[in-house]
Parts: sequence; structure tokens; C-alpha cells
Amino acid sequence: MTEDGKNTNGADVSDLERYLPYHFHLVTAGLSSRFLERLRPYGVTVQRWRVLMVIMTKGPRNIGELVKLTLIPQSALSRLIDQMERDGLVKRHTLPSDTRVVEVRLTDHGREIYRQLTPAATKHAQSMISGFRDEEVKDLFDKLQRILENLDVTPVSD
Amino acid sequence: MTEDGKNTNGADVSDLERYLPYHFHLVTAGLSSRFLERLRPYGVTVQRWRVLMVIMTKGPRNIGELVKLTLIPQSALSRLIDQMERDGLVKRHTLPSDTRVVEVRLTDHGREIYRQLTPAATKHAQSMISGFRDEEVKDLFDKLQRILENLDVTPVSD
DNA sequence: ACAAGTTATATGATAAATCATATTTCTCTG
DNA sequence: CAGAGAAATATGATTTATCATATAACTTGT
Repeated sequence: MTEDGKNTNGADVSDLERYLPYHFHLVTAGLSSRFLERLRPYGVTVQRWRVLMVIMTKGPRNIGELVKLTLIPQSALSRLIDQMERDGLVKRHTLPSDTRVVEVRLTDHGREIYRQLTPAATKHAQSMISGFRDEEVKDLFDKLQRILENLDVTPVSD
Repeated sequence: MTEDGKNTNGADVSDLERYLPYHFHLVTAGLSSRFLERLRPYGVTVQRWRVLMVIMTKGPRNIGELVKLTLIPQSALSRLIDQMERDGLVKRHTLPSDTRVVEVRLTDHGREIYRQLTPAATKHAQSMISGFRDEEVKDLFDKLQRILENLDVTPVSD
């Protein structure tokens, strides 16, 4: 798996530097810990930020939709919403049309927190790609998109 | 942040589709859950796989080095090694030169498990980039590397 | 060679994630 | 329109992660 020309393709388990899932893990772990530092002063966790962001940008969503959009497992998300509701960031609203479904909406306080966090989030996202040309960022997005399709987790499509 | 031409750069918090950290989270979450399915039959978790892979490809490492290489927090890693040792995958060896340092080595059984897992890992890594040309994969690696440098978590350098 | 500071790892207490399953409501078929 | 099955969310039990701190061993300056 090293001698025959082939296998430049990110799947070489015999070499960490050529094993793509490992690199993704490093990036995401690095991102989370970095972002957590920035969020800590505001008393918000990364998971909470994700929920806030999804609802803020996509509008109110029910639990199932949030699961797909955040890839947080359903039971974890349910409890996360418990806390966020307790802390006044979101509120559950049972749909009259189907009382099983719980729509999660941001409260004013939730929106306010989101607004406060936005600069940190923007800075965070920019710092990771500092030195990238716009075209390179676009290309990276395309590749990530293709990977998501390969993994069959492409929630991003209204 | 949407009206003025700029900001194609992955930091647009007002649009999920243009917020890069979110996409990375999706990829990594997708990767883990997919890989976990493949590993479950072997009774190995993703974290355990990471440790096995790092030691297998880089040789025996001490706890601190493993922390940097896996980005698993030190206390979590310490307990992970407890379990892996209990299950006979690795063994701790105190260095005579500095008895604070614990070197972690794979056991024969650990190597055997790694060997069994390798095909699944390879398949996993390949599936995520199916449809990619070699050159595109290389480019992706380069970009990930640059991001890791920006994040200042570049453990991959002997 | 000893005190003060540092480094490596482990551990206690707590929070969060996970897996399986329960509960409630809905839908659909006969 | 009853009853079987499916869907959405919640919860109990357990495992795992996290934060802070403890412990033990080393290093350095005087």
C-alpha cells in the first residue's frame, strides 16, 4: 500500500499524514476548543451556539429537523433544548396541527445572545482560513459539499 | 454582511451555507457515526481506533504525545488508556530515564485488532472522497494543513 | 543538595453523550 | 372507525468527557 504508485487518495492507513479522517478530526477538535475559549466568557457551549445559529439562520425548527441540521443525536438534543429553555434562550411550542411535533423558537434573550456572539463567531471562522484566497475558500466549500454527499449527510437543502 | 460584495470567505454567520466551521462539524460528525457503524462489530470505539492508529503508525508514544497527536484531552486519554490496557490492547511502560513518563505500547492483541480493522478504515476513508481525482485530494490535504497551521494544532511533524 | 517551580500523569466530582426504550400522537388499512 | 404500525419526542440507565486539582518525579538556581 506504499510501494505501488497508487493511493495518494487519503485512505492510506499506514501513514497518518495520508489518512484523511484523521485530519478532519484534528481540524474539528481544534476548531471546537478554539471556539469554546471564545464562547466561554458568554457562558455558551458550542452545541448551544449551533442550535442558536441554525434557528437564527433557518428560522424555527422542530426537534427532528434540528437533529438533521446539527447532527446532534436526538436524545442529546432533547436535553440540550431542556437546558436552553431553562436558561431562557429558546422556547418549545407544540404544533396544533400535530401535537407530537415541538417547534423550537428563539426568545428575545436568545436572539440577543446570538447577536453578542456573532463577532466572535465571525472572527473564529475567518481565522481558520486566514491566508486563503476567496477562490480557494469556494473550492474548499465545494469539496466539503461533495464529501457530505458521499457521506449522505447533506442536511443543507431547504 | 450580505449586501456588500465581500465575504465569500466562509465566515458569514448570517448564512449557514457559508459558515465553514459548521460544514466541518457536519463532515466530522458524519464521519464518526459512519465509522462507528463499521467498528462496532469489532467492539472498538472511534477513540480507541485513533490511539491504535497513532501508535501503530508513529510507534510507541507517551501520554502527552498522544494528547497532541489525537487531540483527546489528557484526562480522557488517561482513562481511555486504562480501558484499552484492561482489554489487552495496549500496555503502559514507565520510562526508566524519567519515571513520570508513561510510554504506551501496543500489545500483540492490539496489533491484531488494528490489522483486522484496517480494511474497514481504508474503505471508510475512500468512501468519503469517492469521485475525487488524486489531484483534488492532494489539494484538500494542503488546505487542511493550512487550516491546522492557522489553528495552531499541527501535531503532525516528527 | 535543597527549596521552588515545572512537568507528566492520574483522579474526584460533575456534566454531557449515548443507547435503548417509553410515551404520546398520528396515519392508514380494512 | 377500530386497531396496527409508524413517527416525534422524552426519559432511565449507563458510559464517557470535562474541569479542576492532586500526586509524584524531575529540573534549576543558589
